[in-house]
Amino acid sequence: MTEKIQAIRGMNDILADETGRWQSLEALIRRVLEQYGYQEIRFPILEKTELFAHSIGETTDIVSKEMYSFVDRNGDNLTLRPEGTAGCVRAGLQHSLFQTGVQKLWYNGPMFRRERPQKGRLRQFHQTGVEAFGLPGPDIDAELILLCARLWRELGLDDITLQINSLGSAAARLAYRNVLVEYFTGHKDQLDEDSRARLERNPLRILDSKDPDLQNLIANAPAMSGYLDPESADHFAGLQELLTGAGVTFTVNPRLVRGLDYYCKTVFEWVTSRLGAQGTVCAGGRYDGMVEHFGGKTTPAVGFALGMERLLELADLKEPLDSRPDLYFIHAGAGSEARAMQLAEQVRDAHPSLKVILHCGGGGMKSQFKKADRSGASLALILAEDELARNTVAIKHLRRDLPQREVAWPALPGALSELLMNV
RNA sequence: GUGAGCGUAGCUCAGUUGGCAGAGCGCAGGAUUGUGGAUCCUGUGGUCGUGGGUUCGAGCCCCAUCGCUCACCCCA
Repeated sequence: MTEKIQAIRGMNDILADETGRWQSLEALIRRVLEQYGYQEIRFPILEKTELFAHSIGETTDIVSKEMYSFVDRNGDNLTLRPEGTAGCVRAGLQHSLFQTGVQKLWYNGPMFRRERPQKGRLRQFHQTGVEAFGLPGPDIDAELILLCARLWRELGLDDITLQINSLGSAAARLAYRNVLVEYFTGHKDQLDEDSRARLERNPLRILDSKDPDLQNLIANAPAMSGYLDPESADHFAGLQELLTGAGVTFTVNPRLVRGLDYYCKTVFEWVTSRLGAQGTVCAGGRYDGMVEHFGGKTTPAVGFALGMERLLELADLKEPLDSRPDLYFIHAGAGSEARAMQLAEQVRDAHPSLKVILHCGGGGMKSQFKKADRSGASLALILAEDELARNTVAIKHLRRDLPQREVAWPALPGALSELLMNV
C-alpha cells in the first residue's frame, strides 16, 4: 500500500468545523486591541536566523534546539519564526517606526518550534502578540496587563491568575547572576543534570525548575528583589501600585524568570490550572535593550503574547452568528438548472447578506430535499417542470409550519424580503 | 532528545482461552415516479498502522518499525 500522505508532526489542520471558533476569538481580540488604540502589523514568517539568535539568546532552548532553520539557495541561514517580537522589532527598525514616537502594535499568526507535541503545545501554533515601543514607565506595563484582564473578562475566563516579577536592569541582572552561580555552585551536589548544565549557560533558569528535589534549595536561594537597581525597584513598585489601583489581583513570584534572554525589569505571566502541564496562556515583559541592540536608538519596549490554541481550549466560544444557509435552491427537469442559477444570482444581488446554496450534483427531488434539510437552511426554493412552465418558483418553509407559496420570477427577491422580515 | 499509554470501517468503538472481522453513527438508495425531518428495509464500507516471527491457524502472543496521545524538558 502506498503510504497515506500526512501532515508534519505537530502541525495540525484547522478544519471547517473549528474555524468558526477561531474567527470569533480573533474578532474579539481584535476588537479589544482596537479599543486600546493598538494597530495591526504584519511581517514575514521567515527571517534570517541571526535575528532570532541575537534577540532570544544563543543559549536559550528555543534557539539552541527548537528552531526550524535551513540554508537558502544563496547560502543565507533562514528560520521559521519561533516568536513574534524579534520580527516586529526588525520591521519597526527597517521602516524607522521608532523615530516617530510611540508605537502600539499587534500581530497574529503562526509560530514554529520544533518540540515534542503535547497538550497545548504544537510545532506550528498561533500567537497574538502586542508590543508597545517608546514608553519607559510602568503605566504602559499596567495598560497591557489591564488589556489582558479585559480579554479574560470578555471571554468569561475567571480562573486565570497573574504572576509578576522584575528582573532589573541588565547590570543588576548580571550581578544577581553571579550571586546565584556562587550559591548553586556551593550546592552543586544537590543539582540535577539539567540544572548543572544551566549553571554555566543560564543560571536564572534553575529557579524555574519543577524538580521536587530542588524546591527546597530554590526556595532558599537569594531572591532577585534584593539585587534590584533603584530604578527598576521604583518601576516595579509603580507597577504594583497601578495594578492595585485598577483592582487587578496578582502574585509577585520572585522565581518567575521567563525563557527568553531579552527581558528586563517587568515580566509577567497569566496562568491557569485547567490546561494540564502547559498552563501559561499569556506571557510577556519589558525588553528595553533590544531596539538599541539591533542598531536603533535607545527605545523602551514592552510586550506579551497570547497562546491562541490554549485560549481556545479554555474559552467557551460560540460559532459566530449562524453558519447555516438561508436558502437551498432545488431544481429538477430539463432547463431548470440554468434558470435556477440565474434566479439564485438575482437573489444574491438583491440580498447580499443571505447565504444561498444552489443545489449542485443532480439527483432526484427527494434527495435534494434531504440535502436541503441537512444543510440547515430555513427556506427551500423549488424550480421543477411545473414551476418552469408557469414561470414561478415555489418557496417552502423547512423550519416552520407555514404553507408553501409560489411566486413569479421577478417577484422572488421581493417575496424573500417579506418572508425574512417576518422571521 | 527521554518515558509511558494507545493504533480495528469516514467517525465513536466492540471483538471471549488464538478458530469465518462486527455494531452504532454517517453516506447512498428504496418503502412514497414533485417534497425533507420520525420509522422501516437495502446497500456502501477494512491489507485489523506497517514489516517480520511463533502457530495447523494471529485483530489477539513475541520482536522491530512508524504514527498518535500524555508526561519530562521547555514554552504561548
